[in-house]
Amino acid sequence: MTVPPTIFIVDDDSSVRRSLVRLVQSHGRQVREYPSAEAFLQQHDPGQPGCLVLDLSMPGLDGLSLQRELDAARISLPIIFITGHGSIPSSVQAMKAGAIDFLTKPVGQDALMRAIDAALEKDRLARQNHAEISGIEARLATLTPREREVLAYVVAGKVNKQIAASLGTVEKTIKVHRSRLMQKLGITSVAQLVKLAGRVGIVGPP
Amino acid sequence: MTVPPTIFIVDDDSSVRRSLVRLVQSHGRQVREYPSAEAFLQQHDPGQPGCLVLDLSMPGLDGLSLQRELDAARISLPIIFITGHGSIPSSVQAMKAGAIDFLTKPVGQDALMRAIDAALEKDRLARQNHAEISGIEARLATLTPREREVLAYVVAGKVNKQIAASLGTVEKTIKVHRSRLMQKLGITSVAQLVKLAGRVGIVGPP
DNA sequence: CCAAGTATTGGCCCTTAGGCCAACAGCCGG
DNA sequence: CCGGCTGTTGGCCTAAGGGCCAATACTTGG
Repeated sequence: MTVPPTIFIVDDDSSVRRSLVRLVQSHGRQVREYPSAEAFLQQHDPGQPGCLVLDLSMPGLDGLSLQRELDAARISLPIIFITGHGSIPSSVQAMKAGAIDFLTKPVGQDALMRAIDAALEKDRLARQNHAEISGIEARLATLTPREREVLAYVVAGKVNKQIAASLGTVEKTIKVHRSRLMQKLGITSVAQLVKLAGRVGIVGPP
Repeated sequence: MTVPPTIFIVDDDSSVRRSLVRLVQSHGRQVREYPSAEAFLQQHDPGQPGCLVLDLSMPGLDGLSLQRELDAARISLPIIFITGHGSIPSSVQAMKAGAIDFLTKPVGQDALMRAIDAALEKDRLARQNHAEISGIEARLATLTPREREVLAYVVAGKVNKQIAASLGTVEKTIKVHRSRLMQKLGITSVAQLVKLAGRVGIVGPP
């Protein structure tokens, strides 16, 4: 990968933080540490790949609340929870909300590193997927409204004549829109168009 | 729905079972009860829609083991765990393995019914999806090997001439295979073909 | 051994898709 | 008010898709 992922460690107990930082660093991972959820939120750059190792109970914003905040902000950083006095309901809530793991102190080194590896892999895939979607959407954004309409009908499997009738125009016009949109999207076949549209959820009218 | 879903309750404690059965029945749901994981496995019909309310700790096969068994048998019945003395690690393991919820006794009636509703909805969607896939695969099974090859190339966006070259034959032959496979699949456009192939994971050679 | 299914090919003809050039109308920001 | 973008349409021509009929060849199960 071009940018090495970073493990973000958020814990209010500085001795726990230090120990976690050392452990993770000893495995050759990039690390950043924060004494509170608020500090993390303030300094975090969503563009940075990595994962979050998060203490469940902290003064101020606690772990589950930070998870909610990140979710609301559509930041999908994978989260590994760590807790000394967690409860089953809180662990279930965390897992339902998509946490990678929920570990209890004392945290086993192997278990934590396995969870981190899984989290980083998930983040990598999510970013790869997101980059792909963004690229497609960027190209879609260059289409005119009419071209997008035609695109939807093509994806729905309509032939030019039918599309023309549905849009109240003639076949020749559809051909031109169709040709332009294919060129703008950089593709040459209907098959590619359908796959591309499927990636961003365009299905089109029946 | 044509077949009403059934709540399968598995718990070794008969008084807990009775109480769960009454609760669920009072909400108008179909119920079946089993005193052990083994009894459930033996009597369960995978075709039956519904969800599982499962006690975590039971003599013999315990809840997590049954979850593994069902997973190995590719039975994707949504599971709601119930426990009196569960641990955080067991709840995390259950959730990681796809459980809908993990409730601790005493189980709140509202919480359980909400979990059941979510589980039934998940099962409904899974069965709907599975039925769709099965239908497509049944139609794909009627294709000859050659027709499947051609299908892959068409989905990849190749034109007849290219496909003919790749398969060492002539364009006319490809046209015939192509026409026949479209007819067998009951579709009329490449767009439909690509969507259908995408549903069952056919991508084809580049 | 024969019939059926599969794979292949040819010819003929029609429909669709798509490229190239040209033209016209409406709308908008500079 | 004008240039540029968008949407529209026409003519002309080539490429690609697809239907219909016919024929050949190979394999395989009964």
